[in-house]
Amino acid sequence: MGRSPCCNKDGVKKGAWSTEEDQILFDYINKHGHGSWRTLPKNAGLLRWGKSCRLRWTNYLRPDIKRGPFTPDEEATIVKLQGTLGNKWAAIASQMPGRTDNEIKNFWNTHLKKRLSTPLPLPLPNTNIKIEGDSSSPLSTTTRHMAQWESTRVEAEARLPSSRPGKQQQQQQHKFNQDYYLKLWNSDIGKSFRDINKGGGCESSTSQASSLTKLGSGSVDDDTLATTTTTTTTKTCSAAAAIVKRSDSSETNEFTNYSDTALKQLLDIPGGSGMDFLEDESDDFINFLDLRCV
DNA sequence: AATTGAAGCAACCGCCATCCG
DNA sequence: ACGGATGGCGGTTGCTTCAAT
Repeated sequence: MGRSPCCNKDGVKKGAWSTEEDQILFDYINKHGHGSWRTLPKNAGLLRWGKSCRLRWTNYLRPDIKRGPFTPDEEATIVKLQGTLGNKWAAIASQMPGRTDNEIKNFWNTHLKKRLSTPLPLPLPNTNIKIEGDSSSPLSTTTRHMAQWESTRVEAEARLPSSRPGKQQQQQQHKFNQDYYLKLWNSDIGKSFRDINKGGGCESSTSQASSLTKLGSGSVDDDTLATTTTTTTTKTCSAAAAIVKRSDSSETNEFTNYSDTALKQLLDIPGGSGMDFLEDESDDFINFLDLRCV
């Protein structure tokens, strides 16, 4: 999948990553963290640009990436956020733990954009938000307000201080305190909107994420995995993806016929915040690949 | 069985914002 | 305050896979 190696300009390799390269990168970050992406390839012994390493890590190797087809809930979230934020894939991805901006962007370009241009109904479980472009059901004033507040919420959460150390963190905290969106979001009006959301109408993907069960890579039910064989040869097909594939959720809601909890457990590769998954340095890469690839 | 075109997606490119000396 | 270095992001490319013919 992806591009094949095309050149070795300046001794730097391009194109698809080999398993060996993946392992080197994975092991290195596992031991040292990524540090400076610029110096990482040299330190790790990779003939790649730092940028390429960062991309590979964030889009594929990161253990907290959730693989497999997008669920109807996720589709709805993407459509909703794209409607309020536009093509801000990073901001959208920040609201969907386990999904990368690249993955969401691809999914939008190849599935949702196409589908939105057709009269086919979108699966919209757990949301009352109408979709822009649906001429038969124009956005109500209330809905538009909700969309505006959803946008505010996303902007505010995107500005939350990261885990950067020391002075940087203080500066971030300063910006954070002065932030317009956060002020708005933390106001009484914002609180009212949050309360409305809690009521069930417009599900926040953040709360959705926090409810997901965290599993170690070795805790996936072997029996379940054994029953999910598939003929697919793509290396990104996890056992979970195999289950989902059988019901092709992109066109139907059959996905919901499966146990939601079981699916979430299967789809959710451990991660949490930051690099806490690295604390457990068990057979890391091999287990990781075993889980991820068929 | 062979061919062809569409779909899917990993990876690259270039611009912009932020950091840091 | 300035400028180079670095990281992040969105758009695009092109290879692989798969379904249709």
